[in-house]
Amino acid sequence: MQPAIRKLKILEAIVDSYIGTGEPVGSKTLCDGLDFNVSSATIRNDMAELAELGLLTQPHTSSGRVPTNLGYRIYVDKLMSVKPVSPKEQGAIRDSLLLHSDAPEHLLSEAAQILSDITRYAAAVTSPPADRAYVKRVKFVQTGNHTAMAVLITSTGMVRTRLFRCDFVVNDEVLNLFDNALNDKLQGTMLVDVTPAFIQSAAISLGELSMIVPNALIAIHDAARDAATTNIALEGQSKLLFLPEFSFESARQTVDFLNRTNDITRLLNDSDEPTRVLIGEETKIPELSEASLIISKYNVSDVCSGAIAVIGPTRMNYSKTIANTEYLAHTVGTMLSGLLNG
Amino acid sequence: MQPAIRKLKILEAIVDSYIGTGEPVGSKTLCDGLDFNVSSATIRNDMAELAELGLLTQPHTSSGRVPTNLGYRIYVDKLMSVKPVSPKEQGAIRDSLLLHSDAPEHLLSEAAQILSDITRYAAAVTSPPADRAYVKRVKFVQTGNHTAMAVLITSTGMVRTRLFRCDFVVNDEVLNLFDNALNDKLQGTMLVDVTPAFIQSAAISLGELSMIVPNALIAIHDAARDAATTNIALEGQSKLLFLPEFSFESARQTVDFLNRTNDITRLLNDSDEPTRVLIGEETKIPELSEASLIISKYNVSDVCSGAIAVIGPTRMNYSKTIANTEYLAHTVGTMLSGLLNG
DNA sequence: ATTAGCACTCGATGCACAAGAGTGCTAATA
DNA sequence: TATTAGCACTCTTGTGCATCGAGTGCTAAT
Repeated sequence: MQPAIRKLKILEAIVDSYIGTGEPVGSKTLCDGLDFNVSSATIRNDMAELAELGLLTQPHTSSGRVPTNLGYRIYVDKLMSVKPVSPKEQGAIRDSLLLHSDAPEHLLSEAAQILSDITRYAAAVTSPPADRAYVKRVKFVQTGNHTAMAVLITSTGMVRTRLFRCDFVVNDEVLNLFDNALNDKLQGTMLVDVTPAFIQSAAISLGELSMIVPNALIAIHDAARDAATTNIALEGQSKLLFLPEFSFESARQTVDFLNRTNDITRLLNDSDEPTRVLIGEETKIPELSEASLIISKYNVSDVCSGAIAVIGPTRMNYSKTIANTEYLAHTVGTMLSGLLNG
Repeated sequence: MQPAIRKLKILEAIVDSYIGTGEPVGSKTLCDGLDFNVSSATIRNDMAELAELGLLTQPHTSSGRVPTNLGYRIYVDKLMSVKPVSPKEQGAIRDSLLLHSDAPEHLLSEAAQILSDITRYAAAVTSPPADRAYVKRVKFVQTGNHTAMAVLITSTGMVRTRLFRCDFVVNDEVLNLFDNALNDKLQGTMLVDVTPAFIQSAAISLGELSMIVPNALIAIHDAARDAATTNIALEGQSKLLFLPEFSFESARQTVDFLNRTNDITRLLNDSDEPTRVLIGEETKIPELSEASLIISKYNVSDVCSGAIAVIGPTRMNYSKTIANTEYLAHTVGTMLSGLLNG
């Protein structure tokens, strides 16, 4: 066998072994596990070279080798093979998702739950961004003598509701009046344009009507803001605390970062690449320097939308996790497409 | 001073000091901090007696004393004084809550957020149980060509919505027909009675109509189940990971337990006592044996409803935390009463 | 290019020892 | 009887030191 090829095989074997056991792997152990016959001395020489290239390190001088993040990178890009999710697992995933396929939000949080359960790491799913969405329809529903619900339906098929309170006794007549007047103003308006200022100007042009139910305007504004905000569903954070590969410090830093909704959302929506694998410092986030992320984008009606991601340790089962994440992204995309446009 | 009284003062001083510093407190240190003059030897004798009574222990033979959970119990029940929340803080809390006082769910999750922020521990809030609630009204709102939203309004003023999909093109006429027929069946039915079997029988009695939109019935069922389920809002779990008083093991056990929604909900709704303080094993939950809970019930319209709680270490600032929790319970109760019955 | 052999490194483990904090006990005292 | 001073005792923490063993790097032979 070519020495160059052997070195790669050795790197692969080291990563595989280390991912499995968590123990630094030495030349002798490796020698036994390989399917070609070379002595441990040869392997030592090769490992020394791989270390020189920055693909391996030693925790200390007299211990086995451990992949560096660069080593993982080569492994992920060139060496490992992603084997598809088994049909049986595929079926289980689809079934679980179908049980929650009424509203997009439920589907997404269920997806995060499933992904976390099968990978045993933490999972996150972002909702599709709504920056191109506009107001399709606004409705009002009476819910009590003094309370009503604003319903906002977006062009993307999302529905947001908000309760509000009136100072006078609500009746369908007033709500209908308001409904008609407001739809004239709002239909077709981009969600991001439904600002307090916009609401203010709408109120003025509604004249007397707007004085009756100022809270309705606030409710609409809140609903629009809510619809325009990218949500994130997070599951299984506490699983990270039980992984032996995380030190206490890394685990809590990671969990703490995951709880910063804005930051993690931004990270996931950063790029439109179908699948990204970020290893350790590649995340550019100090708190995640011991963690790896697999981020897959899902497409709704062939347009790249939200992201579905797994957060785990750098010593992660990349092959299996990538397969699972990609499968879920694909399935969620398909289901959402049906849900929103059907 | 009476020796008996002095012993209690000493216990109080030890708890205060230990809560503040986290260091076991020795006779000498304590001697300086006391406002009455006795020698360290006397204090040693008293401490020995308190230890005999099971109120203090030593981490090891030659270190200072630390309160046992029983010691904390005496401290909480007899010694400490709960000083009310300052008017300034009260104002800040009310203002934050008012910003989210549209729907009960928002109010409750905001309350959890606030409580976690001011105590710097984890906080949880359960929604009022709905076991006595019945269906007040069901409505349907068209949201798309093939989609509609079921709206369920309960006797307690809660509103739940659920999207569903129809195989034919939706129009107001069908929805209205369905609406009228279904309200006849459902109005006044207890939420807990809206079972699949009940829905089934309703479907049959609706005849042909029910065949048109079977998904609507499922949506109603889901909405009712959702309304009947006690929700819990959880905030600041990851703060527990950074507390020096928790070992890694205790912290992750605690966080893991908090993520078991059913278990933590049951614990909070276990009793109707206005304020409970559970210290360590008093929770009867092994995973929480290093943690303490402050649980205050809030009343909606003078009826005991949900609970609002703080989860922290046994070495907790009980006085301040109890004050904060009780104030939030009171305020949330008042606001919710206005929201649901007004 | 590969291998056998060997000296070397370094963490882990166990042990001894000193320092320091804090106790428990005894005997004296108010 | 309650309090106190004094002192021996205990136990943790930290340090130094020798040993062990896994695994390496290097050299010389194949």
